[in-house]
Amino acid sequence: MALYGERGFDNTTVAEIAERAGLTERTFFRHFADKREVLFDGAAELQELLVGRVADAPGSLAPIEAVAEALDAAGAQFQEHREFSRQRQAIIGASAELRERELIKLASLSAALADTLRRRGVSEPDASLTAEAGIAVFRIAFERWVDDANELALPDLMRDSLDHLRSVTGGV
Amino acid sequence: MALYGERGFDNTTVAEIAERAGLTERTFFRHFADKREVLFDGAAELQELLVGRVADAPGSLAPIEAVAEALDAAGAQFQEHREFSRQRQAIIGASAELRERELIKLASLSAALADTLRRRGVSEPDASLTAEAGIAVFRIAFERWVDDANELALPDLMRDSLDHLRSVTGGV
DNA sequence: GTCTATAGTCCGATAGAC
DNA sequence: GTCTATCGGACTATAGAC
Repeated sequence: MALYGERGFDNTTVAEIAERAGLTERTFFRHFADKREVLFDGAAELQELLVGRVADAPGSLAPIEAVAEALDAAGAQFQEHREFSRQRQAIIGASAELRERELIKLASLSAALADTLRRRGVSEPDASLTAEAGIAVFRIAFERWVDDANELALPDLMRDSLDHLRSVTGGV
Repeated sequence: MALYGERGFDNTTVAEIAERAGLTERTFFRHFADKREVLFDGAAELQELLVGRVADAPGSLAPIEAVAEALDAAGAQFQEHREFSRQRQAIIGASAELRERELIKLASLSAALADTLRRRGVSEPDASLTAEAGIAVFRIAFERWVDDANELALPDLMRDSLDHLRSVTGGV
């Protein structure tokens, strides 16, 4: 992250990363499938957290409420590492390749959520749509959280964004 | 598309594509930024269609209704090229790299829609959330359309998916 | 069109941890 | 004795500079 931050993603070579880490280029590629992947190490943990929360939510909760609860927990996690998140997001935002990688991580998250919802008995297309809605809320709230001058906490922004989504899609 | 379909995206070299097209490798890269881009040539037209429809929709329509109207028009376009869409989607689905590229095209579409909505006077975060909701509906409907054994028309699937999104997010 | 840097793969060898 | 991490060299393809 230091190197990507200093000189930009494109202008950093894997050889340089390996050198600073005291490894060889080949070892880097043993750990990370490609040059981008090193920035998305935490993705699995986030997915576990979200999926676990949705799976463990009381059966009485509506699917979107279970997802909202999970987003709240994830928001609280991120909230503790605001400066780190900002730096990381600045690096990702500056590179089209990195934005692509981020999107596919979020898509995989959405697929995992949809799967969990189906296990809770939600049928298609509702499971996928609920998951996509949840990820959209996550994305927008996260954007507001890192971009903004405002100092609202991420969990609050998650709840607010979901409320706005409800309002713009219009009622049942 | 023929080569990617025959041997897969990874096993096709740009040299082979250029040869079959009667060009040199360098000429390929003059037209397409990278090996993936050649499959996303129509993205700009789709974006124009959607943005144009939303911009021209009667001011009386709610934002989500303007988007729904645009999705309907886009659905009708695709409906005429179902077999082509199926083949293309099979190729994209088989490659992680191509899925990444598809996602960033959809994200750019979402950003363009949000921008158009803001010009209609919709404020944030509503503009972005409405756009994201529209793209989610598009994605899910498209998936159902190409995957399914069912022979529903894409515009119908678009409307149905939006109805389901409304129902899962719950009313205002 | 030519030239070149860099990403990423394949083969194999070595060495420490448990 | 198996597992896993490191390293080396040679190689191909993508993609950028000019």
